[in-house]
Amino acid sequence: MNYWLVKSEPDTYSWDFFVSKGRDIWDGVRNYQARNNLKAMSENDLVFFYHSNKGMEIVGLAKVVKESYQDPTTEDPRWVVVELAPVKKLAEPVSLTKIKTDPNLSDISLLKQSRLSVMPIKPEEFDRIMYLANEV
DNA sequence: GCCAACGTTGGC
DNA sequence: GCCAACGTTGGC
Repeated sequence: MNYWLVKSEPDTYSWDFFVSKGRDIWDGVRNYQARNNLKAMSENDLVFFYHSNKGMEIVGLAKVVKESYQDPTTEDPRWVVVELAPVKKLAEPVSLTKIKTDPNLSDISLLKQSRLSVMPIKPEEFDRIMYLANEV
């Protein structure tokens, strides 16, 4: 079991919209590092859903329901998608500010590589974020 | 709206 | 293969 975090701008694709769809294809990734992370996802891996720009907080938990395959929105064979489904909205969203001030999360990719849109989360970071979200 | 970080492109 | 120019992301 691996853990991940994906970013989305709530003005473009919010958590609530994702929930209303029930399950969706995660497309549009055009960055090699993010693409490699998509390829490394396995079914049932858990994925934090982060709102960038507006909100700037982790709002929900999703899971991988289908592993990576060719991105149907492009002919370019370099790009892939996965399919995700919502698991639950976090009891308490975990803000970027809170993550920044938590010494247990000082090494998280969200802070280290601020522009990456799909990133791995370590098990201990996953547990810590769930704790901060009142999900323990 | 600004700017830092960083990825991509293209000239040499 | 280097690097300047440029575009994009995302926090502030």
